[in-house]
Amino acid sequence: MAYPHPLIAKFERELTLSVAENQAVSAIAIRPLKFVRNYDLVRKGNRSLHCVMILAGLAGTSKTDGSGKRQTIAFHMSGDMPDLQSLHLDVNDSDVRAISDCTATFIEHSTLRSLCEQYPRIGATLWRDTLVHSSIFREWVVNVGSRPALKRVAHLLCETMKRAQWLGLSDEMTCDFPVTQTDLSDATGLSIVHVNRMLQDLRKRELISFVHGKLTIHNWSDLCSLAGFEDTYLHQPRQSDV
Amino acid sequence: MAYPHPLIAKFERELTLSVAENQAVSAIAIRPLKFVRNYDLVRKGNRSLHCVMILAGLAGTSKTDGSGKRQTIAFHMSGDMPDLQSLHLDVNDSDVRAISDCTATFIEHSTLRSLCEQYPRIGATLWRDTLVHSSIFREWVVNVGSRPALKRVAHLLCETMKRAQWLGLSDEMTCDFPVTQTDLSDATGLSIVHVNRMLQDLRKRELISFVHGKLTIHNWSDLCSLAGFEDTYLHQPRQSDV
DNA sequence: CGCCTGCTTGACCTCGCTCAAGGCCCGTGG
DNA sequence: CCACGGGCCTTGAGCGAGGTCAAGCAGGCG
Repeated sequence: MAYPHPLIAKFERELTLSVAENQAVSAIAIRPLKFVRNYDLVRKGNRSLHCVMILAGLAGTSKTDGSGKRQTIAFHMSGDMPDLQSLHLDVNDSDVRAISDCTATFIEHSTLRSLCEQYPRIGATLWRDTLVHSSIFREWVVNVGSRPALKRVAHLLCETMKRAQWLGLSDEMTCDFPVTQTDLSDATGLSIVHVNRMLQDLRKRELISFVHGKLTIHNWSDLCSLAGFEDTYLHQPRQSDV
Repeated sequence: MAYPHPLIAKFERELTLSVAENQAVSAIAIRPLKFVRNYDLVRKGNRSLHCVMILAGLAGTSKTDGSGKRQTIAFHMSGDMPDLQSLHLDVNDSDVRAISDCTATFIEHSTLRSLCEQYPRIGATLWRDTLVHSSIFREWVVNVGSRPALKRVAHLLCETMKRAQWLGLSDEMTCDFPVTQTDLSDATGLSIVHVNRMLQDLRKRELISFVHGKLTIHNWSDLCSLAGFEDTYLHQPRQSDV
């Protein structure tokens, strides 16, 4: 593989692996697979025998109601494991869909389970990972439940940038965010038309640029205060803690 | 204690404990404490050294923005552990508040951690518990993000009843739900006035009664189909699986 | 070239919010 | 005992944020 082992990279963001842990994780074979946009990596109602790990591109967890209206619940960037919960929940409660063309890999439940048993620190790190995502869901409830449209869009962009930075996927205040306005509409619970107007508003205020799936934030602190964005819920260790 | 050990009850809903596991859990002393309505059991920004377990009454996880607007993110009934995530997340990202007068107990992180280490099945069960709550958060994003007011309220009531039943806190289709309309407003992202009108609507349709914190659902299947409620996201094992 | 997808704009409408007031119940104090 | 006050629920009236509908435009691709 050209790139370093993605699981090692994931764990090393949180802790320093022992030699034994490193070996055990490295032994997990990663077969990158390509998926076209809109492909369903995980389907609601199915039972999984493996977890997905995103290696490149953007994926999203969503649910669709009877009328076809889709609500996106989370975005997943490279390094994320969108359905890690399937390790302990028998049936999938949401879909995971490739929002852009994606590269991903599947890791067997059995592999992850024995890793957790043998190396408790790794188990704790994976548990923690699901808890961080849980915290992000909580913030999304707040976002769609109580913020007006402009703040709602702004908040989503702040979160995206902060997560991309944390994962080493940003260049200063620019990162990939290959979503259409329809995707943003699904994620914010706003209509497409209104998302469009909110983005224009943010551009007019010279807070962001957003073209061809590239997001740039021109004035981080102003955007944060507009959005009411505070990053504690992302639970990213401070630099000093690492 | 008059009642059976609440942790034993919690675990036994998911699995059959071995003698050793049972002894280890039983050894954990439960000191019930009383809290008046509106008391903050957990405060955002603090670091916890213990987890809360609700023994009686209703609690809620919520976040409050600068302007004082509160968004409730979850309700917790007796047997729930609202801040189990604090076991692996250093700083609290939300408040946990007594919504009615409550009885609760605190369990030291260290106690839970050593339990998880020594008895992996217990660790897995606790992990699973956090994942089920995570799934409920996902559904709440859908609820506040994409359901119109009437469905939104109806869905919340369906969820409440189903969870109460699962926890053995219901009598047929009646259960305690000691919330004010203001609390429902915080949970649904609707105004108090509109919650009031939606409740009246549901009562007029003879789907529910809801007085003095007692909820009765008169027509379960009609309320479910009105709400678009499907219970898979609650991940309650089928009777046959138990 | 023509089509399809995604972005943009304008006009209109509605669901749910805000503001305001009144009623009921209960706890507290005179 | 009654008076008062404070939650909480209820109702009405008006308004506005955001949805819906409709149309045009631009870019990419077969």
